[in-house]
Amino acid sequence: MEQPRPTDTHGRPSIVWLRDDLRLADNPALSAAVDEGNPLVLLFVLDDNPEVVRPRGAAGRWWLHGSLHSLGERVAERGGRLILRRGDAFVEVLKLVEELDAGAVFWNRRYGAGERTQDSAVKRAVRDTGRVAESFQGTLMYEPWTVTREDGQPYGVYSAFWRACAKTAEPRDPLAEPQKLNGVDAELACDALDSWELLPTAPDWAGGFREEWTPGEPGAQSRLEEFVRERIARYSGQRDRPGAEASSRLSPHLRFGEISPFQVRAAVLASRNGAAENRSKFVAELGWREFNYSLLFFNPNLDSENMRRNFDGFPWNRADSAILEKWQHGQTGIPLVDAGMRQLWHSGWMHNRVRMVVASFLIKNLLIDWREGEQWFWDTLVDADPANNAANWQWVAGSGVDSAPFFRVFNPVLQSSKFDPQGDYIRRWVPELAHLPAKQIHERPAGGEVTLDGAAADSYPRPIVDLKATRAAALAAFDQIKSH
DNA sequence: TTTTGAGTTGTTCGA
DNA sequence: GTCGAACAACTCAAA
Repeated sequence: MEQPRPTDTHGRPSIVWLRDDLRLADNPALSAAVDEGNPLVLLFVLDDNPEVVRPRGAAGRWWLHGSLHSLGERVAERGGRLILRRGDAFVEVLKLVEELDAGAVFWNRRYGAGERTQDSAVKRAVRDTGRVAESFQGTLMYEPWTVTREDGQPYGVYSAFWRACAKTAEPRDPLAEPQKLNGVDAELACDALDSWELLPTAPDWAGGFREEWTPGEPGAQSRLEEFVRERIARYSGQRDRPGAEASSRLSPHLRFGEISPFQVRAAVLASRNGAAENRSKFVAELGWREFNYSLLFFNPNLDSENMRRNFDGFPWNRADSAILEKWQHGQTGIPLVDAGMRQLWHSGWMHNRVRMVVASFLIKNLLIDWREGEQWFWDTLVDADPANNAANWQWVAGSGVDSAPFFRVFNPVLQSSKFDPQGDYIRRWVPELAHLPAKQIHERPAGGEVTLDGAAADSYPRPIVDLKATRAAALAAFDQIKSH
């Protein structure tokens, strides 16, 4: 990677090309540019080419708007320039290099196949003009090619991967945030953020999002501080309780790189709050993100191709849009499933435990192809992430790399009484059932039966499937594709 | 190369 | 209510 430095970068502007790293603190590409001492420009390009980056869903576009808005203010406060452009990122980066006669371009690495192709092409093209192009490690603590088995093959199970990570060099300490940015003094075209139309207008469905989230680096920092201060001490015990507010809610901030895993890890490990088990458990969750990115790196079509190819012959139910829509809109008649789907629709986020339950219900009770669910999550989750979303859906489906999936058919009613025993979560998201006592809230009577619940409960649908029968059907379907 | 132990997150049934 | 066993067979990692 070492290359002779052109001697004439002195005084020439540097470009920091931002992508999934919309932050100033612990941003190695930005720090490298600041250390050069030359004037600089931060550039973000909205590249809609699906060959390069999977186009963001509606929730992701909403977040991106807020994140860029926040970043623009912070950059300006420090004397810097954030330039927004739309188009082919390869073209736009090279164009800006020419406009500025920049001496160097810096960025933090991406790990998707299309992204890597584009980044390599940019690196080559910039270097071909005799300029500096350098990439940095800012998004993952363990880059996929650095954690492999002895024989160079990627790990296929999480625990072995995470053990191997622990044996490599410890992740670095976070880098300080540059207090001053020496922005170039030049006329530069810059798109108006509003012109990208990332926000919903008619209708504006983002009210629940605004209540819940503050996109941008300061919002990320305060979530982390709050988590370390108030939640980490009971993380292990409470993380599976959707009604307990024990999650960090850092996922969208990590997704957009408003905070780095290095920062999160360091803050969590520095905490002396509660037992160490909580901290290692949480850092291991960051490990899942690393593992999922490793899967994506070695399986570029993670969101569309079964990792276990015997699943290609799985007898999915043919797409029944009416049934799928009932799942999407939280009208399945299974209280915990509907609570989760409504939380997702309203706030762009769903508790991890409930994600597994609703996914299992779609795949194993409705026998609908996991890609349908993956796509819905992609569109509606503010943290929709190309590695995490696809890998987790494949995990639930059993088409992913982990083994022994045959018995993993969640019973959503049992999950409900186990993890939301008082029904707090259901009451919050399914108001039709809010008046019911805990004993009756987890399961609704099947159709036709007389209920004692009064009028309010009647607006809530009957279960759209029989859980016992559909479970048996799923196990029979999995039998069909068993490898021999 | 062969062998051995293990594999995020579960459910049901019967005692 | 709680507990242990059964639920299959296979793949993965590492010795």
